[in-house]
Amino acid sequence: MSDDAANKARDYRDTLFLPQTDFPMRAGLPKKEPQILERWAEMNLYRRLREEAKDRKPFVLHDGPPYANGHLHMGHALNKVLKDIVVRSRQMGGFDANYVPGWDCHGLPIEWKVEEAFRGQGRKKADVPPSEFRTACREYAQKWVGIQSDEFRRLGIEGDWDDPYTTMAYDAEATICAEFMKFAASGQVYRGSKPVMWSPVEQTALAEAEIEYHEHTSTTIWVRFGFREAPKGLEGAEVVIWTTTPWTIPGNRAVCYGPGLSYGLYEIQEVRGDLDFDPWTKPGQRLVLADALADEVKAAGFVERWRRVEDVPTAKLKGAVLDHPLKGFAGGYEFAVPLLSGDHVTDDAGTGFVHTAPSHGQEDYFVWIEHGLSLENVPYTVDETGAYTDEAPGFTGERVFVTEGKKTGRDGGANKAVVAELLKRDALLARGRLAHSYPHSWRSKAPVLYRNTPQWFIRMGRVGDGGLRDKALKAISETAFYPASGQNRIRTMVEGRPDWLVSRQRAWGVPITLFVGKDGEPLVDEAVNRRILKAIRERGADAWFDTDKSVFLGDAHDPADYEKVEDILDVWFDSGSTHAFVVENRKDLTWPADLYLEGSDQHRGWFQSSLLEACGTRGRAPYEAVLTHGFVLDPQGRKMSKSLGNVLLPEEITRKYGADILRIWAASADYSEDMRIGDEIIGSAVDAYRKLRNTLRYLLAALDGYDAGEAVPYGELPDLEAYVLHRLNAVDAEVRAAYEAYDFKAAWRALTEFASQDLSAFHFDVRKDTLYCDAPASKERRAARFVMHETFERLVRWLAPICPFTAEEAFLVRHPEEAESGSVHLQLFLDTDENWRDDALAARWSRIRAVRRVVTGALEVERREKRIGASLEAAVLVHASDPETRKALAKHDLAELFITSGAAVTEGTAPAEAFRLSEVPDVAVEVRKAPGRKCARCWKVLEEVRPPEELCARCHEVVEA
RNA sequence: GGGCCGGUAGCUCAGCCGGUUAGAGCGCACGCCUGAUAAGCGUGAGGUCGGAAGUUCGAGUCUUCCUCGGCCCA
Repeated sequence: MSDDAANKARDYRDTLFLPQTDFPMRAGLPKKEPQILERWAEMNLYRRLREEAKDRKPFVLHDGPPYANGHLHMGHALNKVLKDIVVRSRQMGGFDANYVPGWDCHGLPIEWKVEEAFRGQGRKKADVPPSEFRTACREYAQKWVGIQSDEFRRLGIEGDWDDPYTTMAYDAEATICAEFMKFAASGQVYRGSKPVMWSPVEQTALAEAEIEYHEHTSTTIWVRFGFREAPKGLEGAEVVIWTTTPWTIPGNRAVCYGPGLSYGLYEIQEVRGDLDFDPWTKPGQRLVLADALADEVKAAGFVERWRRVEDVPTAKLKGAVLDHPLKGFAGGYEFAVPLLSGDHVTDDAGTGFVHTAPSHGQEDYFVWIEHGLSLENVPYTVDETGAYTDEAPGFTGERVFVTEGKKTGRDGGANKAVVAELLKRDALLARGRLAHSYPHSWRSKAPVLYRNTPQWFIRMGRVGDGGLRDKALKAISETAFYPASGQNRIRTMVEGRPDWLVSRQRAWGVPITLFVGKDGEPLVDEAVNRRILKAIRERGADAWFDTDKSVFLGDAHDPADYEKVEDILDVWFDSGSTHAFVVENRKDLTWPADLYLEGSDQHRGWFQSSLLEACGTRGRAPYEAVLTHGFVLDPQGRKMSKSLGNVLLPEEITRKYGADILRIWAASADYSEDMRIGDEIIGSAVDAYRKLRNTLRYLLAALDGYDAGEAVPYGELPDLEAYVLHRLNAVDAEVRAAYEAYDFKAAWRALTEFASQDLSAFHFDVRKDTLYCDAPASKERRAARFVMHETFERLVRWLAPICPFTAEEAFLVRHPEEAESGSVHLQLFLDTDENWRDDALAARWSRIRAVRRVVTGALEVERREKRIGASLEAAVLVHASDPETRKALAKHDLAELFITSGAAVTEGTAPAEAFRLSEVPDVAVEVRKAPGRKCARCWKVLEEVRPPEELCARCHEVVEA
């Protein structure tokens, strides 16, 4: 038997102090996380968090309510995870960060679903009593609140899940009414009118989302408008408009021209004679048209020859007034029709002049308002069935569309009647037909129309008048935005937005609890309001609809004098009031909230509705700061959609990988932009998780049996341990600052880079020898363990907001005494001794680590050449020409740091073949085989190792002891 | 069409007030170790910084235009 064989026979493995832990390398998160959740529920972690923090300064992140409809998608998950990271990091940072989740429960999508359900039972909405319908909506919303609640909790979101808020709670509904009453009482509410998309078949207003576009063939007409008083040079000329909706002509109140277009005056010289009918155009007619469209009009009007008389500058059109083409008919069209400038007028199609009926089009309406014209002059020309009212004199009763029977959706008599009358009055230039995309109701599939209806508005005011708009703009300037660009974005929107249209003709929502007097003004009476609110608080919104108005009006008002408003509030007003019924009303929260955190679409949504609501009632924003995040996209940066088949659900990720993985994804990406997610990206999160988990595992294993008595005073620590404490101090500052600034990816980066570079690849690697081989009582080993202990306690806390499950698991393995009722989430971030900071020490160590990189590079060359395998087979000679470097290297056991069996430093000139790295110019390294024999216990190659024991002096001593 | 935002290695991100050969982590390739082992360590290959023009001695960094993508509007 050779000596080598004898060596192998002697195994010193059980004389080593190897790391040991129950913390498994493989997490099994999909199984483990639900168990941890169960434990948190059993110990009532949420309550414990509140009790623990009851004397601390509150930090209120107010939850923007998701809509209680459908399973969670990735956007929900991202949003709630970000919120949870904020809440947990603030709680651990020393605040009482109470989080109350909530849901938005009213509104159209739920109505649709419930309607659908009734239809499934063969019942039309009209046949269902309103209170039964609302009850069904309530039950539907409640069902989804429960489902989403479970789904959110599975993601590890901590909060008051036992007592969340909903916008449909009776108390919430009452507060929402009360908030609206404040607007009414302060004169900020008015009844105006506005064209809305209306389905004459279903006799209801439609939201944008209820509209689909289909091809529809419309009758088109070119109509001539004469001047009431012609501008100079335009005597006898007429302005020509083109429209696809002749029935809107009785509603015409203006004609718009494009301020940037070029117009000309055209005189017809000859009409076509080759036709078997007489064109309506006549020689001698003088028409004003956009030059770009003149040829089209010429063809449409069968004009053979005309001449362009002259330019018509828009300055000449400005302020001009036309006659209505039906002037003189039925005595109803005698009013002036102004020519208005409108940016929406283009020369793509038509004539360059746009017939403007403020009752029947959004743009028409806005142009009218922008020119400061009164809504009193805007007629209600059609009723809810699409039939002309007597505000369309001469046409009363004619319908725009057929609303019943086989021909539903076809043209009613309105177009025909109008065309006939125009023709009779010689106001038509031509007519035609056009197949084009036209809005239809997605329920009845019948065409819809724009119809002027009375609506309630909250007045914004104009910039500078001290109204709601000014208050909101001031509040915006006093709010912090993350990222800062959000401030600009919402400011632009608030500056330009129209008055807030708050009424809806719907069933499922909070009623507009107003009585309107004969003067059209809402009644403001505290006593009446108290009765209304009491009823709603007790019986919900139904109370408003179910109760006779005399009950609310009491003795002071005659019910005959008041109209009860049957509209409901825009759901944005509901959610805009959450700050009132949640943040302000709940005793466990404080107003204003410290933070609102939502997707960037909420600049127009919740951030704004909350802002306007609070500014209108309290004069300031309901939040101190606003944080926005982007949208979740697929790996190619496209939005997720069913049709693209690229939808990835949070549930799939928690099922396959675990919530901590999803949370890592959310924390490590830049939420200020849109975020991509897919297999590869999740794979990165999984890899990062594994690395970090193993670092934690190594710490737990190395700290097996660690006792606080092993601690070594700072002054007696080896330089390496002092350096690690310095790094702890630095990383602690970095991580805390990052959390504070809501920069989670910076926190994550600091944390993972520290774990992987400073710990795993450096401190652990260097200290393995000490840990495994030194006597347990040795100061170096105790120092290493002490520092690892300090490291673990910090690392696990820094990690807790991002990976609450894994942090908890590791914490409990380390602290079995907490197994009963403890939690890492009840801990605070640990204060880190400022004395640990030592910049001079850190500077020395960055030199040392640079030298170490040269050494590992040199060892790699030897490995390539097959001269060594393990680094312990080598001894290195470091040539350092810079005295500072030599100074940094002095006093250190360099072999230990390089994990070689020998190391020496010299200032002598290095031979040419010595290894160098360009980025470390003053250092060169020579590698030799370490002389001596391999210690059978610590595997160092040393000359002191001798048979038969085959141990080095240190190991001999430890084994003997 | 308008407002706002963004496009840096395969992926996720750094890159301060413009200043030497653009960095990190992960992944990948190769190697070592086998006493963190479905782990650990090391080495290496990857980028004309979306494109073009301009300002400047000098631009990933400033300006303009274009392009692609996102959100919100029209």
